[in-house]
Amino acid sequence: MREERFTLATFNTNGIRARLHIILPWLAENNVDCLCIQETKVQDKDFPEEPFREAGFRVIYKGQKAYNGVAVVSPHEMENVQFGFDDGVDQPDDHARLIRCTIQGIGIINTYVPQGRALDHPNFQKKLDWFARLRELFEKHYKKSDRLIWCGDMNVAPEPIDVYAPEKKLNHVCFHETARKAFKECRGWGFSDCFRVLHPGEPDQYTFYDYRIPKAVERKLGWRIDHIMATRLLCKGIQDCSIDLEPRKRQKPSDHTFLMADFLI
DNA sequence: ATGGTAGTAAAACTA
Repeated sequence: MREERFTLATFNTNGIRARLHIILPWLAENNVDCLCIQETKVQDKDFPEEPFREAGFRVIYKGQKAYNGVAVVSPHEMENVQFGFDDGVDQPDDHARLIRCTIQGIGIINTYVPQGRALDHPNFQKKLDWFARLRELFEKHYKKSDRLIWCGDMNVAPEPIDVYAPEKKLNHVCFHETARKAFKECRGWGFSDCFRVLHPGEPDQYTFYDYRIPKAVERKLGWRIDHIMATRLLCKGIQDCSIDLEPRKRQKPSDHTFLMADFLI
């Protein structure tokens, strides 16, 4: 019997056109079945589709001018491609933040969750609402027994261990208890955090380091806000989940990293 | 306690 594997990665590019020099070599070296991308920052008519096609990948995407934007890259056929929540209250940016598809029978949900800006800004309530809408989407379109992966930039550090100096981040939109609670209730539908399944209690494991902090990686001043969540059936077969700092080491570095997971399916 | 950098796209705005 052949051992079936599925490997997935997620990466917030902060401008996909400025990160092709990182993404394309990385794809050539890492045989992923799926790469989920956030913050492409490009409208659809300007999306750099050709470089991916020429490298042997298919790509689906939805973006906005200058902001937001999500994409999925895969060597496989992608089916059931959908954007946004389709819950009657979608705004244009919802379509540029939520992209779904099916790859090899596995449901993929790639999200760029609103950051929130400030606790007293309308965008923070939007962030909380977003997690509630996501849970409704899970309930409406999927079963807990499905092979399902929800990944992306969630803009939430789930626990104190997931951010440096957590005692100073209590009023930060990515660590405030209401944001953590909203995220927790959303993933409570039926998802496990793949990284913590394999690395429980391991400190200083971050997926994001602010550009503006000098030597942030060396000083361990980061956040674990990018996540790969999987339903029970997939989680049972998880082999590996790790953070690849490669994008931080380049000449034009990125503020986020590649987060990868490997499943037996 | 403020600002530090980066991308987009053409002056701020977001993160």
